[in-house]
Amino acid sequence: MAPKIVCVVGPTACGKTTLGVLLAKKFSGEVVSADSMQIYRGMTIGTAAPTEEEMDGVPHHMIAVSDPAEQWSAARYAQEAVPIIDGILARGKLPILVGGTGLWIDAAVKGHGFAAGCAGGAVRRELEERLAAEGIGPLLEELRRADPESAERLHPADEKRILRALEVYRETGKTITAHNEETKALPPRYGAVWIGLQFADRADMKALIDQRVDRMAEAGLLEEVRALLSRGLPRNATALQAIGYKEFLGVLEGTATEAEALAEVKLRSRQYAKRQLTWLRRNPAIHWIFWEKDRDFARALQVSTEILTAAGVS
RNA sequence: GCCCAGAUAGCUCAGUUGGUAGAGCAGUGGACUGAAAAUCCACGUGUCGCUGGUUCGAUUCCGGCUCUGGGCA
Repeated sequence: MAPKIVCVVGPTACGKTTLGVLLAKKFSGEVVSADSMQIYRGMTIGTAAPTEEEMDGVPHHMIAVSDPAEQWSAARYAQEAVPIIDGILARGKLPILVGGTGLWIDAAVKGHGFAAGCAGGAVRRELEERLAAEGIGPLLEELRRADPESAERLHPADEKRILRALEVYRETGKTITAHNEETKALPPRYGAVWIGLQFADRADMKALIDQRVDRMAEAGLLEEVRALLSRGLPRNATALQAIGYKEFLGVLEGTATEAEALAEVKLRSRQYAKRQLTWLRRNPAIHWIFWEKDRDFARALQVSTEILTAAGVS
């Protein structure tokens, strides 16, 4: 029987952080963040990472553990998070995964590993050069010969995944299709109880996102971006793909006003939330808690406590 | 008050030499197995400002009106 853990998921600004802490206190747990941007140091305002006060004495892992210049991936996340989760279990505590990066959570919870071999190395660089020189056509043809199923499945415009499929084949001699099939059949690493948070009415979500973005600006997001850059963060760093950061970068460079950036951040956050929901909706294991207008954490705690108890978490 | 230019999808606009219209953005849905706050896909009927006229037929041409810019007084 896979060890029991809890996953608190949902789109941005839906209260995952708060509920995670409440559950941790109630069930003697520790929070493991699954957030591709909170992983970086110096990005607390724009990623809405929990403050000491919000953590309320509950141990938090995988937040602000990396230099922003570093490149992370779902694979690396799983590699580092799994031992931490196992450590929490070994201490007799309940691991609570809290985060909005769906792929990262799945990477830790499900049994599937990513394909062996190097990712983003010499092979990838060569493929990228060919893409720039020849376009996607010949690469897609090459994939069709090696792994016809992937070539069929992938949209011709999805260059990122076409390259990855070719990379896996070149690195391992096995198709990504075969790898995925094998890995899907593996049992999950943990017996996760999924709690999902979302607003019943999307207009309420929008209002809260807008409000939160305004607060980020007031709290000094612009200064945070400036500080990141002054520490020599390269412009193409993954950290600068974060919503809020890439837009405020434009303010510093004079290509956008703060008002424009603010509007853009709100828009991107909304679109991001929608994508998160699309990802989560296909997970039938999630127990959804819907917010009516305001976020009622007392009720959410009660409902999720019932869910956890019924699932045998104690 | 006069002159000019606009008024077309939620927004910005294109277009129809007269046969009732289409892009981008937004929005909605979907995908996602080593960049995932990333990346990719699908979905477009709206009194063509109002009102007369010409016409077989007007959103398109003509007149009047309303509104919005700009200019002149």
